[in-house]
Amino acid sequence: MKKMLIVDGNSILNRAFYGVRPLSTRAGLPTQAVYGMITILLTHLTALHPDYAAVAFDVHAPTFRHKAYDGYKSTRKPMPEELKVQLPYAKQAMAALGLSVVECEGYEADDLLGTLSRRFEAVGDAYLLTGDRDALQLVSDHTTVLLAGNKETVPFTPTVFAQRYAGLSPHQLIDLKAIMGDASDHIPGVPGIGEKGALSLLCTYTSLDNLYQHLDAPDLKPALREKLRAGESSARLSYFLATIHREVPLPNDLEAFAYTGFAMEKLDALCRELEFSKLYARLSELAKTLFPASQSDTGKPESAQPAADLPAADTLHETSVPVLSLSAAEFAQKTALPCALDFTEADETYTFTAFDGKTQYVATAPLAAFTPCLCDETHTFYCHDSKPLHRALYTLCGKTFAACKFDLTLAAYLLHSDDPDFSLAHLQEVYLPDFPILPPLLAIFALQGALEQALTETDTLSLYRTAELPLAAVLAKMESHGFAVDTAGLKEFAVLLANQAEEYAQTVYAYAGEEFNLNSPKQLGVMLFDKLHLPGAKKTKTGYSTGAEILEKLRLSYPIVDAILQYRQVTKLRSTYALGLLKVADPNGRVHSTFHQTVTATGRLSSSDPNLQNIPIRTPLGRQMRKFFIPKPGYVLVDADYSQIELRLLAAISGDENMSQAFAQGLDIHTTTAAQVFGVAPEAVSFEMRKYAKAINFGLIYGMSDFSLAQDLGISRSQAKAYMESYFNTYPAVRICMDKILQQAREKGYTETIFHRRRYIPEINVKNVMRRQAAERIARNSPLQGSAADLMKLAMIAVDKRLEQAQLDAAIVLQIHDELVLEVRQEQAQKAAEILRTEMEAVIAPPPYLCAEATIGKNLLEAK
DNA sequence: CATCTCACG
DNA sequence: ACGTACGTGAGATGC
Repeated sequence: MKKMLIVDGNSILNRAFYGVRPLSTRAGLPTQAVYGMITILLTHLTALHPDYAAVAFDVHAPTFRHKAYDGYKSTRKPMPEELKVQLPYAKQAMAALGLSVVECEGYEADDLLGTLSRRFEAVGDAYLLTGDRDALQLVSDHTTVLLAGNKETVPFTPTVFAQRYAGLSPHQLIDLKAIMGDASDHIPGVPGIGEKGALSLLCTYTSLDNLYQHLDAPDLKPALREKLRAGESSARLSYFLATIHREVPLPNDLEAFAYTGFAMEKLDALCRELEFSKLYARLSELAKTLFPASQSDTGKPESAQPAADLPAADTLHETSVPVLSLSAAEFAQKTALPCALDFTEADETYTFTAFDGKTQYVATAPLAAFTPCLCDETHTFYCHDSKPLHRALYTLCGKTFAACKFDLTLAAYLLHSDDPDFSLAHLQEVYLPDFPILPPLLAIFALQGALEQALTETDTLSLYRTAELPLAAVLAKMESHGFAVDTAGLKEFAVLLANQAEEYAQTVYAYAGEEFNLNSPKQLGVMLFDKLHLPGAKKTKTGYSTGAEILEKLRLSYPIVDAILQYRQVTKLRSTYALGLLKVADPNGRVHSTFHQTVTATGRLSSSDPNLQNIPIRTPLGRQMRKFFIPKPGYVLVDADYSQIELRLLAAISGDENMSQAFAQGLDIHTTTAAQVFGVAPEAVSFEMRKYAKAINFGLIYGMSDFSLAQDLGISRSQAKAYMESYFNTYPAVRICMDKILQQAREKGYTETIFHRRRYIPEINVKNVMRRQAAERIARNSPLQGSAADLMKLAMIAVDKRLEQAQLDAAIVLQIHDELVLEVRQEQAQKAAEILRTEMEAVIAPPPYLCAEATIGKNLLEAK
């Protein structure tokens, strides 16, 4: 099947302009957009190997849309000057890369994409590269839209489209936009109908035309019918504007678009002019792999020699890797050697590609056909990101992806936890800078060796093998399992909260004397501090600060402030939790959070969609939320949390005998601390004294200053300083330990956990005092927070394993940093609770003296 | 898309 | 003179 790559030049250039850091020639000509655009094209040219390629640009003249409608894009922002000057170079660059540049007066790039793809569908598959979602209306069996986002490009096939736009066909996007409008494109739509209304109408009536033919339908609400009537002409016009025109008069000679590779002389000239010397080296290297036949020109290209110790590096440059298409069973046999593994999924059908250093194997079949090799521990697969595959397999058949022996994202995370980008392309840039851009599979193969080497050099290979790699499988199980919520209860609670919110809002308006948008901090600030002249106003960049910290001080004196805070509480509970959970619950009433393993700088997990690590607990009303987290029928929840794990680690790491003793003897650490700091017997410690000791213990973990301790306790700064001095005299090794941590951070540039997880602290030696102090707090905190995270990860792996060995009907369903929650068959609750507690405590031999407590309940509130 | 606010450990 | 605790994610507003 022939392939054609068709690029929306303006859209991609625009993405590149805003997505790449500013770059310019010595003479001051901005170049980043051209640079970025070339990079983006390289990625897709290597991945796609198109037979035909074209790039379309807008022509700056009134289009047929302007002629039809005066308001069309009339107020759209003009192109910034720095971008405008790069436009001619972008066209040159595209031509030099071998793409045909297409323009047609009176039409936008979109329309050219639509026309070219419509024509090409008769011949083969068209791939439309653009950053504009509008192009999604062109998706079909033979047209894939490669939608370029800020971070990644998502290929929209009909299947992917169906997943993202449940129930809509690509063509219906036009109908949708015709009804709801699009402010950014100045498409008016039907006034008064938004996204929700438009979707529900399309759900019933399928298209705009059909909708207007059935305007008399009895189930249409009268108000809605009126809006539609009034907005009909606007809707019809919007339909016209939103439709991509697919009959642009373009020359019909397909061979004019044949893709023949780079024009090296042109690239050379362009790269010289724009000072892209490094990029040119990459281009000429890449030309050899991509177009081995047409290597005739320009003497000797500079050769980028890959590092000698990389695995099979020379094979990666071989111009043609043999590709074998196989059945799933043959695939399993051929992949006995260690292989890089990559996969795509569409329509429940998986395409796996493996590369063993010599040959590339491809097989397409339902996932189940691949389980024999994926779940075979004797196989060795290297993956870019293994958790999704772990999860898909576990969801399908309850098995784990035992053949997964390496995960690039996890390795790269251990090497540099503060990097937000673990994409294959980025990993290649960082860890294989001298390589040409490789296709994904080859990149995986090459990166595996480079990353394993780096793990060895940084002494983190063991943490990688014992914690991160096996944890991915445990997290996948948790995600797949999900957590049951009481959807009926949540709905009821949401209504209750809505009623309360309305009451509080009315109270606020009554005190204020007028209505305003209570959700807008800006309007609220003006109301409180300008109109009502409340004291204590504090400015932020954009207005007054109306945070809880400020309002809390006014609460007792001003009833309006109390009502505002109450309003905030109930609306937060309603939208973030009650409605938020209902939105993501599956048909069985379970929510499947994603547990991210490569997000935090310290080594902790994070949770999203929904975030299950911030379920309310601190206030009585918020706590009620926990009642709706329930086990399935016949099961119970078992919950266990570590007591004071970070302080226990501090005691162990510092080796402070006094603090260690307290923990070894099972004493209450805050009371014990208070007794020693204030020089009284433990029985004589007052509530106030314990509170102070607790604040210092906590503050210590955060690297507190005397100022913040004073603020927290509402005492003077000198007073706070005195307490801290007395504290450090009680636990002298703690002070020494903290100084040592800082010293190491200054010398080496990073801190380490007990298992050698690193966190780099680049600002530890900067001149700016504020920033340096912030870096120092990070340095003090990270070993503690990170070591606790290490231990919890090991505990999760151990707990998961023991539950399985004991053949209990039990599963981990949630982790909240120092807490684990299981869902367990009721009769086995005691056994599971015992396993949970003992495995958590035994995860490391003392010291530290770990302590965990387990409880059993019918919901998350009871289980704590 | 940035900002503010607020939920958790 | 200044401005401060560590680590996250989500919803709402408004440029």
